[in-house]
Amino acid sequence: MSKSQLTLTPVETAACCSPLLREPLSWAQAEQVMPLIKALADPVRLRLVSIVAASEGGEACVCDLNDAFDLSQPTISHHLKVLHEAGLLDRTKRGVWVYYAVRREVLADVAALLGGGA
Amino acid sequence: MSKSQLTLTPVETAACCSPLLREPLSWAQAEQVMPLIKALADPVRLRLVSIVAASEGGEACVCDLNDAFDLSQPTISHHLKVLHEAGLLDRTKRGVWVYYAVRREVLADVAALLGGGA
DNA sequence: CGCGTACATCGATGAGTGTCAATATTGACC
DNA sequence: GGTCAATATTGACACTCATCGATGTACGCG
Repeated sequence: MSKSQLTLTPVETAACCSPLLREPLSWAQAEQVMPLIKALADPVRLRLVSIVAASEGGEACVCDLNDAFDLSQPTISHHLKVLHEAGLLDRTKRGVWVYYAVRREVLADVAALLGGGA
Repeated sequence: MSKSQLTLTPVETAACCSPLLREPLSWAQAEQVMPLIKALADPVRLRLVSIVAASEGGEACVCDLNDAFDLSQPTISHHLKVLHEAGLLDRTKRGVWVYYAVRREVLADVAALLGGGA
């Protein structure tokens, strides 16, 4: 239940310019992107995404991420869960370690929706 | 005090590809964009931006915006204030009416930070 | 001046959420 | 099996925030 709830890709991204700027967003459309934008609307989570994306191989294990913040381990774990459930982060378990990777397509979709072409 | 607190334009947007995806965002950088992303992290506000942008002349008066939602007038006024103070909406008073317009450059900056090139 | 309309501000309230300490789960290793 | 390290989950608390009704301000008009 964490595959992808991104149904905005087919229509929105296909539109030539800027979806959000050309025609009024419906309530349903707005509700659909909210999990993504809300997930990014936190300094810790935004940095988590950035750190993970900029890591070697595009993935990072939780242990490394914990060290990057002055926050407790459960807090980081919670933020990663939010990002994962929003569909922004992929989760892979290797041995005792868990690696997260950024779904760049999803992030690109959000960006396209906001600023699109213009 | 509502000109532009967007100092991420000079450096970030100038970078070739995707700012957030190439190198780890600093805490200061993350804190700087947060007002913008947080402002967009609400279905009502996201739709407000969209409706305003898609309106004739790129602006809309509050009276029109009020009719577009099943919310009280103070609530809409509050959301518009948030968007305005975040720097996303311009505010112009003409007679008794107040018109809001989207600062597309600001929105484009946020989009560029997120999805950038890749 | 007085009245009505358009919009903003204030105060209160209920829902949501970021954070932590404590505890549970999972896997590696001896 | 027992123990330790890496993550996740739980429960609680403080704080933020979306929303409303009531009230305030500003402007146009007769």
